[in-house]
Amino acid sequence: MARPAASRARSTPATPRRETAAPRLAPKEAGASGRDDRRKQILKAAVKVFAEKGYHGCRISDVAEEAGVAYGLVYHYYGNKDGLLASVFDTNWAFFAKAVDDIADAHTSMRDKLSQIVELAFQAFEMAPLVVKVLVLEFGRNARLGEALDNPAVARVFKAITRIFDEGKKTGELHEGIDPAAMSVLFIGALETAFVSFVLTHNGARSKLQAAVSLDSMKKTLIAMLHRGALGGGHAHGL
Amino acid sequence: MARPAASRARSTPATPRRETAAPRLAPKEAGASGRDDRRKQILKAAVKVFAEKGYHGCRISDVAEEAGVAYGLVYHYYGNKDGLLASVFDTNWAFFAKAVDDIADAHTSMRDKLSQIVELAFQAFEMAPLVVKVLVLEFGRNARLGEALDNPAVARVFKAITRIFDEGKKTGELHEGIDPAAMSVLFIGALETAFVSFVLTHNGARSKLQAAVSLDSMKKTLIAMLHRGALGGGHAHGL
Amino acid sequence: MARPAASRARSTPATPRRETAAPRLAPKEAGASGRDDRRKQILKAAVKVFAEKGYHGCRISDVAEEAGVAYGLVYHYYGNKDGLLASVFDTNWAFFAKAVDDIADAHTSMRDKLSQIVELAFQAFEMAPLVVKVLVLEFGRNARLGEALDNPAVARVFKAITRIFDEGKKTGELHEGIDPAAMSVLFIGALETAFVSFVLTHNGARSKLQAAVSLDSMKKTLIAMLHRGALGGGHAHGL
Amino acid sequence: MARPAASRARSTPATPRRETAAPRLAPKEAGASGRDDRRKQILKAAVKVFAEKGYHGCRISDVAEEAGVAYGLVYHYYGNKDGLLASVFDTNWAFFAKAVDDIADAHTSMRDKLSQIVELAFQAFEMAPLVVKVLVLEFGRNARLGEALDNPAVARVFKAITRIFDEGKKTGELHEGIDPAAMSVLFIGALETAFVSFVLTHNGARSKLQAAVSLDSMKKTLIAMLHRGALGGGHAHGL
DNA sequence: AATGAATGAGATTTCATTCAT
DNA sequence: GATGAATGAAATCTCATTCAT
Repeated sequence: MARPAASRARSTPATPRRETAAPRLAPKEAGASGRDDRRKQILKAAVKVFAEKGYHGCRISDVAEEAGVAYGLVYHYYGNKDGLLASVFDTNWAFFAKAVDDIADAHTSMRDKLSQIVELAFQAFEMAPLVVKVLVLEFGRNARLGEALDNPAVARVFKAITRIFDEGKKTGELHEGIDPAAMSVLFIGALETAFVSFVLTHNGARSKLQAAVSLDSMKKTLIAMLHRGALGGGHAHGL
Repeated sequence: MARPAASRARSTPATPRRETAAPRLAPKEAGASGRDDRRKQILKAAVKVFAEKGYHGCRISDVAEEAGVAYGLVYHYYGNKDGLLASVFDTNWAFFAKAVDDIADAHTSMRDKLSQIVELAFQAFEMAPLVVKVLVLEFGRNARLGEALDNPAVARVFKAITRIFDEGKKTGELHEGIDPAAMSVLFIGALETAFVSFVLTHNGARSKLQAAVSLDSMKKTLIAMLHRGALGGGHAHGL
Repeated sequence: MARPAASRARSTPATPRRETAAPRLAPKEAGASGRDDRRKQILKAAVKVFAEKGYHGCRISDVAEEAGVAYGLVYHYYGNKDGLLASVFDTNWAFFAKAVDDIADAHTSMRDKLSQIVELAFQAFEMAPLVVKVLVLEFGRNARLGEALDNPAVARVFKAITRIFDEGKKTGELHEGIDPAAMSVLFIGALETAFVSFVLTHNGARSKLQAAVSLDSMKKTLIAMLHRGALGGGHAHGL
Repeated sequence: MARPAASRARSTPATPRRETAAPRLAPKEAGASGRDDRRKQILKAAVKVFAEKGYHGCRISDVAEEAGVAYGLVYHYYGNKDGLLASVFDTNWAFFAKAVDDIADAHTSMRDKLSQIVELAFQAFEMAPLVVKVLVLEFGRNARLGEALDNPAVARVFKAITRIFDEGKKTGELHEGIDPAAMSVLFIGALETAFVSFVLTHNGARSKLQAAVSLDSMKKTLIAMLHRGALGGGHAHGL
């Protein structure tokens, strides 16, 4: 009772795009079940919407609409809005974490590793700018959602980078006076800032602030600074 | 319709506590100062509340309560919630902007200027961590709040720093391969990240992530990196 | 931001009826402030709506509409739906509790006291059937809202009645074999059931079940049963 | 058309636990019995869940989970949530109705009949307290669910009891001044209240209200009161 | 200037119900 | 018969904002 049983007969079909054609028995390459498709569809839509409007600036129904599903389904799969963001983080950081871990564990110099990570980050940004935008913009910036830091994948990235600097310290590759832990933070922060500034300055309304810096320029500057510092010239002594 | 409007006679004043009552208005010309007191009181409360709960995580009434005033007064002075945040930005960035401008205009080396700015930032953080937290945490991180960047005081800081690097470029103080604009972004980003990481790692629940790095260590590492880069040792060639 | 600041300018004039004329300083008979009026208005509406549709079957907005206020005001005053029900209980049980307490503390016989309570209950029902309906129908019947029993006013009624039976036990007014605590429960239950059955059988759709019993008949039967039991006649022995 | 239809491969059966498996279907013709098992399983689960959380406080899926079936099956068998509650009522009241009917039709005294019914009720409660709890707690307490009263089995019980009192009136077994119809209501109400109070006071958080009364004490008091009334002693005259 | 009652847009979330498989 | 993905009506509650006093 209470809920009008039959009053909700057929309610506007709503499902235009249909990415998974043959329902169930076709000899298709299995793997991605319909269920997973929907989940991914929603996750992908969440990335897009979060990137465009921000986590706080969008509604669950925006995500659902973008994904072409009913909003109820988002709850079905992700429990609530926070759960959705958490999943976006999980999924995408996991990818990055794996790659960074691999780099950190290779038998190359610290210099190489850092260059590779910078390269990786910029590549990722070029391939999936929206993902990076969300990862970076919504990350840890919210007093409430600070729990993002508890995310295992995120922690894994931090640990891998710290490992690299720690090792550099031992092998003498790291300059004197550079604290590995502090350097990890600054390194990640520099990367993050590069993306944030790029995202923000290429936002349309944003470009007034300053000549938007190209990504490439940013990358080169970052690497150069890591290697030789920013200050050069004849009087680059003392402090 | 359904317009209530029952009488609203006298509604029991409700604001008993008034923490900043007599304290300092005594020997001052009251009147204008009383007004400013309230304004400042609210602004100060806003900083505290924004820092603790985040802009999105708090209510206007939280700020009002913290300030010991009725929430209607916040609207009286600041128009709306956005206006309040804007004022927090204005007021506090203005202070920083002035200082940075002065540094940038002085007749010293780029190296000196940067060191002074780093010093200034860390001092500011030590003196008013909450203010810096808000300035940094709520800044530009919200796709919607991006307008913060339009803030003149903020722009002034960016411009001053860019000016320093531009000048460094001319005098040859800036290393080859370092783009002044990119470097401005990275510099500010590094500073920002230093504070963010500090705030986040000293948050109680946060310290598990990694050994929290001390502010001093962060400052030293940042300066060292600016001067000589992070990578040193025997094999610090090529790239 | 997020909330369209100016988009909600003037929304339908607002103050038509104005029951309390002189704002605040008039030498009127004070007492019911405008604020209290609204509170009471809402409470009264809640009783009506709860009685008609049941707590679960109505929406906060139904209550608000009945009261002629915006639903936000209900939250302003009562926090949430549960809080509203709790207040309905508080307020109304309090009235009954006072009366029952007075009866229990008087220096009359148990018989008199019980008769008075029965009388009181039936009078209350006749005067404010809706209130009694809510008090009785929503009371303790909900596994979730069981907390109603924690209500001090409710507890007070139970205690007063138990006190009466306990005293009757001592003075010998209570039959042998009658446990005072059990009797309290049965007494209250009988009263409650009388009202419930009345409410339910006079519900329109309900009257088919049985010839609806009149309230008066119910009252007389209840008192008679308390006095002499239900079973009489010549063979009323043994068990 | 436009039905989402993503593939939903095989979705992990989900029904591991099956408490009523082999027990009694062995020497019976399986097939139909398997069907009935499921039905009963669901009904039993419904009783448990309704008793624990209340009809309004539970979800169909809670019942399904408790029964170890998919929630779709509940709809298959019972149509909807209301249908499920109706079935719970039907099934269980039917049992009671039969027994009460038999008692009412026997050739004994009213006194005997009532005693037997009280006995029956308390026995039922002891054997299946959850069932009684649901029957009593969800019964007629909800303005919307009032339809429960239309239930034939429920009506049958009421009629049987009324028949007993009507007959008692004729044979003179019923005291003067006791209206049969009113007495039926009070009798059923007293029984009901006895159980409700027991359930409520033995609820854990509830026991603070008053010393929880034992079932046995309640039963004895009820019978005693039916026989002799509650008021006795020397001054039990007049009214 | 100051207060807080009053408003209501809007967002989140729940969950009964349908139905393809 | 069984399953559970998918849907969306509907309800609760939040809180920025207005405005009479």
